[in-house]
Amino acid sequence: MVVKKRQYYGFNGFHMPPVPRAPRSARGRGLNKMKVEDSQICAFELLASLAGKLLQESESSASSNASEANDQPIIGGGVKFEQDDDRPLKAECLDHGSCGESALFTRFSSPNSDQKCLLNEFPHAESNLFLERSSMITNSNSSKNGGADLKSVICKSKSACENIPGKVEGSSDSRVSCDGYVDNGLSRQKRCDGLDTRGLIVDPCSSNDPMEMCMKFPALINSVNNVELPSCRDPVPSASIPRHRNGTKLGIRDDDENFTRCNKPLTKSKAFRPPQRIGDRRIRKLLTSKYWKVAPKLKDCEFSKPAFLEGGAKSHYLKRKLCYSRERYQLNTFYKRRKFTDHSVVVTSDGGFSSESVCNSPDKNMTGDKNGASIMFHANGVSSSVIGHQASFHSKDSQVKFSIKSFRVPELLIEVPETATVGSLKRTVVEAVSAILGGGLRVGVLLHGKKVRDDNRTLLQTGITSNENLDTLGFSLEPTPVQVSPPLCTEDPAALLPCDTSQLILRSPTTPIVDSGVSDALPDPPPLTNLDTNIESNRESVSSHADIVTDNTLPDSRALVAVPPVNAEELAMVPLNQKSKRSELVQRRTRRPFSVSEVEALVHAVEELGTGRWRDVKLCSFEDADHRTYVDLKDKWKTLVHTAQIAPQQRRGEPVPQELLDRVLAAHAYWSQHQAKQHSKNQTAILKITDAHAVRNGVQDIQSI
DNA sequence: CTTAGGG
DNA sequence: CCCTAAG
Repeated sequence: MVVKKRQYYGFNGFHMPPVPRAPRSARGRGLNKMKVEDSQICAFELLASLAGKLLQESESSASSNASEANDQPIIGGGVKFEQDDDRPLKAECLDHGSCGESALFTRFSSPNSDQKCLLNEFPHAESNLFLERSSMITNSNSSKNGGADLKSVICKSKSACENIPGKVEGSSDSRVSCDGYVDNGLSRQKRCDGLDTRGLIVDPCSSNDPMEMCMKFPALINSVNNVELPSCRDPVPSASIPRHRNGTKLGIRDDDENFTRCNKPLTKSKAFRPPQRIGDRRIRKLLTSKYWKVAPKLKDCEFSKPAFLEGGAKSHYLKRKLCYSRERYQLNTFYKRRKFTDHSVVVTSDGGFSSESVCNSPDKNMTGDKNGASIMFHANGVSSSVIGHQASFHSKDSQVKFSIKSFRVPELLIEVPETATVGSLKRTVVEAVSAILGGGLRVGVLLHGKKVRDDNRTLLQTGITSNENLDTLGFSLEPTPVQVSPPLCTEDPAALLPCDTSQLILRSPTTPIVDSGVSDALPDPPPLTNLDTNIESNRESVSSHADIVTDNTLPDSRALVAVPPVNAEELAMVPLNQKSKRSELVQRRTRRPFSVSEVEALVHAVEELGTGRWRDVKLCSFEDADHRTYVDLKDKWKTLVHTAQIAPQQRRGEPVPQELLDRVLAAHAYWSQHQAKQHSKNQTAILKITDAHAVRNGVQDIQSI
């Protein structure tokens, strides 16, 4: 804990290493996808040197077993990395099979940081992957400066292996180096290029571009933050979820739209829809349950905007099934992936996912199959907390500055047959990760521990600009697929804590399958199936998408990574299934009262479509409101009708304009008679209803009709 | 998967 | 909102 503090505070005093600044300006790159070559190289060099030391340390420590992690390299004087090794792994490990987690992000504070908003950008998520028998993969992240005034690179990759009886754990620490820029003192940008040796992260949407992931605030300033990811320390019980140490870099965009864009393509495609709801639900439940317990009130973040806001919502019929809900499609994605994979691969987001579900999934009986090895891939829910932001209140345009301290990535489970090749494993992992981190990331905003759902509200309206609120502001990164998942992050109190860590863990308890450095991105060598080989290869860093992007970096990264072999036995000991039970609990979705605008949209839709066609209503007016299912709409209508029938004094919640209630009654009366038999075709009917409203005698008029 | 209702 | 029976 102490260490942490040091990190936190240390940053302020941190001086950027006198590293030559990259020629390019960081700013320019910001939004563009740029490859960080120069700077990276520098970074890598640094990393390499560090890596060498680290490796030595880690190796030596590795032999000693668990506590390796204690080394905390200090870089740049002020920056330190920590590892948590000692955590109470047992329970966690047993349950989740993952343990250590610590990721550190270096934080750079600029002199001006006080007044600047700190924004962390995590272009890439890093994760540590643990592979059975050995494989620890460490990632090294290197950061670069795109040409920043200050450049510091801190990379530390450390691998620690903890052996727990009956379990195998591998922990690796990855450090991410980041470059911090100070821009005129006003803005800072930090660029982190993470090279994951492990392979994670690919954000289809982000297209590997670190910059893409960056959060952009209007007019704003990005500041570099240090993110510290102390693993395991989560105060929250939910933390029990095993985490592995990883550094995760996440890019966050505040811009919902951007997000949407990324996601949309996927969501819209019909292909993804299929998997179904059942799975969806199930997963959702599982996921939620776990996290929800901790922080029930927090929920998913939703960025989608209700179609009605946009104005015309119709004509979606064609899309229907295709578009349905994002959640769905995402899940679907997972399932699909599963099918596509040679062997079955199951990926779940969120720690809540139980291994059972995965294993037992009807699709495959992989579970007990001896031939199949299962690998658990954990990505902790990504969550972040915002710290040290300051807001200016001056004008409307005032900017609010945010500092994001940490992220957690949701837990993922991946199952693959023992016979799977390394290459396939890599692919699987990548797919799994990309499925979640890729296009499916969503960012949630938490204020006072509660999720801010209304994306349409301004920061000012939401109160995010006030200092007090800023202190309680948090962000969550969640997989889009399951709506529930988001909550995970947010739910978890830990999320708000600065210490959150993100980790991705890949572990295969039973099978010796190994990854040979799970780098698939690499020009990849033929898949290795041999364990021995694998072990050897494990040392290699796993490549991440980033790697793919920047191939040159690989060599360096490899050097950095040291992966202590894990005993096969230990690995074997970990039962995947054990986890499963815990996730039984289902958490309720957070309550999200309908806004007047939503009610209006609903009323309008029902007027046109009638009751009994909730799916159409959903598609028509709430297609983009993923959190509103047709069932929700139906229920809301039910309550609206009730509300309209009771005395205003008895109504609760945000008052619904009487005008709308009148329309509700009118539509309800109308459709009750017509049973929506004639459906929307009766434009006339609609018109009549509408007219009736206008008259204000709605119900009666309609009835008279 | 959707609907329709009860809880 | 959740859960579920029906379709």
